[in-house]
Amino acid sequence: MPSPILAPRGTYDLLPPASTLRASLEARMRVLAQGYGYGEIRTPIFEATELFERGVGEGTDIVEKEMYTFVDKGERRMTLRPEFTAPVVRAALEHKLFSVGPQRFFYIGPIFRYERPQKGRYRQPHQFGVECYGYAEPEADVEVISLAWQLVRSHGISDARLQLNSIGDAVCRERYREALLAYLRPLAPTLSEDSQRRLERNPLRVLDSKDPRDGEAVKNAPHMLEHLCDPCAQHFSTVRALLDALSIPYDVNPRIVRGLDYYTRTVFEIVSNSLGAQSTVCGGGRYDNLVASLGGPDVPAVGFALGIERFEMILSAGGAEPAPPRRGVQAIALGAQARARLLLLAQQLRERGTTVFMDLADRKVAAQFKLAERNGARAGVILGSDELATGELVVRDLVERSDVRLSLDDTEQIAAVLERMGA
RNA sequence: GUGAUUGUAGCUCAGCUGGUUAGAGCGCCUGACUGUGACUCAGGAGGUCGCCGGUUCGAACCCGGUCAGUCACCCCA
Repeated sequence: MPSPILAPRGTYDLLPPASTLRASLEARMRVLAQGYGYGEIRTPIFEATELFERGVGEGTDIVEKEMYTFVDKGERRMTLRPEFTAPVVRAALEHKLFSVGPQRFFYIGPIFRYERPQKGRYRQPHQFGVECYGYAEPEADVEVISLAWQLVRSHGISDARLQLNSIGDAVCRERYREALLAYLRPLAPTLSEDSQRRLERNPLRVLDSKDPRDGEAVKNAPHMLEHLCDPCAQHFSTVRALLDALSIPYDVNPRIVRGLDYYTRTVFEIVSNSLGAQSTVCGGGRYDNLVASLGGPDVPAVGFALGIERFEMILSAGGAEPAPPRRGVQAIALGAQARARLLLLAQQLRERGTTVFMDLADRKVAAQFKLAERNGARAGVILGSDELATGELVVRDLVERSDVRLSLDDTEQIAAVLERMGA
């Protein structure tokens, strides 16, 4: 007895009608990004492992324990992409796009991370994100943030907040790190085990610890914002002023740090309460050193990544989606002869863009009406021996429950009547 | 990687302190109704109780392992 094969752990099948909702969400994301002048980029789902080691950072959890890595038949180390930014930079460098000026890209697709699944966390999640290259100006930060915020707003999501912070550049962050360490080291014995471990590796992480034992130490810790160098502080205050000018509400949250090594200056998250332990639906920020660290020119960049599954979770938490409108026509044939004739009509209607559902088994009318219900059809066209004899066909409005008889050969009129019904 | 919890029909779930033929509701199929879908009635199909092993005269139920779901930690979208 062979055991049944299931979808791999942490993955899932997207079936109708959920797949339809997903497709239309993605379509709205495309329209939005294009409206900001961003062009879609599609990169391979696997890349040289080294790209992520260098791009994301060797010390990060992603690289240390979450990558799906394999050796291909040519002995190359390959990794299923755990994020999009490094591949996008790689592609832009490979095609020398940075030598022709600023670049704006958006992407939609799956990423892969080997993690234990839980609410809002999968091994093959999907992300929508944008990347803006070539502008160090704070306007670029705000452009990217407002794009993300518009996506949230346009879906009527009220339970979402924008959190903003600056983690400085290489210079002032290092200074802050020293100050933070000087403050935390004496308190080390009072910290949670996790935070004691974080202390030397990445002390900024202690700040967003969830362990109540760290609360006291974190509360009085020095803030990054007080240690920003002048250019970074200036950048941050301009970002804030521009957000205010655009009426985009935000909270400054000095505790948000991002998980990837490449961030500089502005970092932000959009959070929601309907995501369980994962509160972040969208995370992003500036990464001015990434392009250079991957061997490219000195190109500043800002971007974000948004979790599509998490976004859908927020949408469904906001209330049940309205039932989709009834659409299309159920072609109901009684007998093989009628079915053959209806096939022709179905084809003609489909050529005009009408959705036509058709049962192909020899079922009774009643059963075929049930199928029409299940398909959400707006109208039915019925053809049996009577109609074949008289050359007429019954067009039924499935909502009004009213019938009209029309000439079977007058496709124009049939189409017109169906259109009037909204089919 | 760690911990908790769950796994019986397509779906939601019953199944007494282990006892022999595993149930319900909904859904599905057929018929009552040569050809009109939300009702009614009568039938029917569908399960090796996640999988493997152990204990026992006997296991859906107890024990071990394993796979998967869910939730949390770590971390992140």
